Amino acid sequence: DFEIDDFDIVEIYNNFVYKFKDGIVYKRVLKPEDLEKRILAFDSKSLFKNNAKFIEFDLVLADYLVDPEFASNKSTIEPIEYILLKYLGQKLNFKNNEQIIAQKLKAVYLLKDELENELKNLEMEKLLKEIEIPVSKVICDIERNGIKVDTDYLLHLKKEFETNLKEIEKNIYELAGIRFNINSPKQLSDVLFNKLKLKPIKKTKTGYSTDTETLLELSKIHPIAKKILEYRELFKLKTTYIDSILSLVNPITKRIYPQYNQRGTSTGRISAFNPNIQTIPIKSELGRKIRKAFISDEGKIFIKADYSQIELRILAHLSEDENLVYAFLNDFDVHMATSRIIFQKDDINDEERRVGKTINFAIIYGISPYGLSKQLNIDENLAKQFIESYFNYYKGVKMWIEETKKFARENGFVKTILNRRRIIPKIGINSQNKVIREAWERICINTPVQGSASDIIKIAMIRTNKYNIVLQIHDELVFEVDENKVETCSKEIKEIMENVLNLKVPLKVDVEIGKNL
DNA sequence: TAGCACCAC
DNA sequence: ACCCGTGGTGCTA
Repeated sequence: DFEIDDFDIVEIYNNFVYKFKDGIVYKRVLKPEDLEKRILAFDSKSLFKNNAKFIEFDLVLADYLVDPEFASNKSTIEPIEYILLKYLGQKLNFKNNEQIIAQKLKAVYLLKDELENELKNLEMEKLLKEIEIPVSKVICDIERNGIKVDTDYLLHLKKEFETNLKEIEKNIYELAGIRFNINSPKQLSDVLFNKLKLKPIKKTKTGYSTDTETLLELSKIHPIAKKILEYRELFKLKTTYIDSILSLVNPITKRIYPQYNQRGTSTGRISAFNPNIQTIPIKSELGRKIRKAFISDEGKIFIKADYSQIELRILAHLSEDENLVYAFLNDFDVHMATSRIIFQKDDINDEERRVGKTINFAIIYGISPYGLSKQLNIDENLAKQFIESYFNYYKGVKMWIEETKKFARENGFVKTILNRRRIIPKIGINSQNKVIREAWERICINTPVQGSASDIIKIAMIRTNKYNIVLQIHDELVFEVDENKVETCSKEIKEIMENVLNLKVPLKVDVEIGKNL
């Protein structure tokens, strides 16, 4: 028998508690009082899942803050494998659970001081203790909550989609004069460009592209293109959303339990999987039908709270651009404002506003005339003019972009409002190769903006956790609350979210209420 | 497993 | 033809 003391290195698994001390791993049955201690973890989420309350250190998150580039979605490697290799030059020796636990605990023992010092030097200790570890607890709660699915409705939708798909499929075969696998880009391109002799528009590595842009262009010439677009949309929605969600519904609770990866991105955003709840359709009419399948429990109701224009507000804050700051201080329609500058007139129609909106987003992504011209389907020279007009008006934004790139070239990293950082390899940002260099430049610009937005939503998550969060979709939180408390809750949530940080422009949160998403 | 395609913010 | 940022997922070959 042994005690768990404050600041012990601990793991909990299958109702056993493990502790690393003096080179030895101790194991015994978990006791309730173990959960009251302030402990050090390899991965706090696993401990929070086992009801630990106070976690003082998390090796995986500490490593993520020091260098967020390892997004585990990009590799099949587990954090333990990655950390052993990166810091200790070791391979994961044994693969049974107990041995892995032992290696995790030992890694904490060996690396904690080093990483804590590193975080101190980078002024990121607070980010770990006050943001990431608490967020880990919030994520744990969100994953436990899950979200209810109306399976009857979804099954009905599935039938409807399948009927439509069959019909469209038949149509396509008739128009093509042959049966083939529409889901195979290879076979499709053979039908379009050989059999039907349509003109290819662009190439991929392996042949001619059949993407949406191409098919949109081809629909001017041949009716099959439009049918294929319809087929694609329906098929995508059915397989990725309806089928997969149905397969993930817990038959007892009628809920799905999406998981979140706290080190899933290089910017600080959280990613989601099983299913990727952050990509539930919303833009198309059919997509919105799928949203309706997510319902609140009896007696409960959803509160959706999303930050309005958060990334542009952050750009205003970071750049201190006079005109952009002014726009947000006065709650202007900022896409409209940009359109007026681009088109040099007051009266802006919907199409022109769309152009302004695209340009505003393009700035955040690190703009290039080429990219903008493709996005807007306009001449590259015109795109160039638009960008010049933009920067001529938003001079502070232009200056901030230049300064940020310079900072990265000299320091080898960029940072967010909360001092989250992303390493920018000097060899990349200073590369002779224009494509490589400009790609890193775009990352330099996008990361502080996207990353600061994630800083803000993370504070919001921590402060609103008591309201029963069921989803996090980057700049949006969805809560499931008692119907009779909806008014006070939504007021409080909005208040909390709008005041997580005091920026040079106000944060604005839009709140919606509903029985489905 | 890579490549394509496409959903979201 | 080319990357305008961050992801996850389903399909084919």
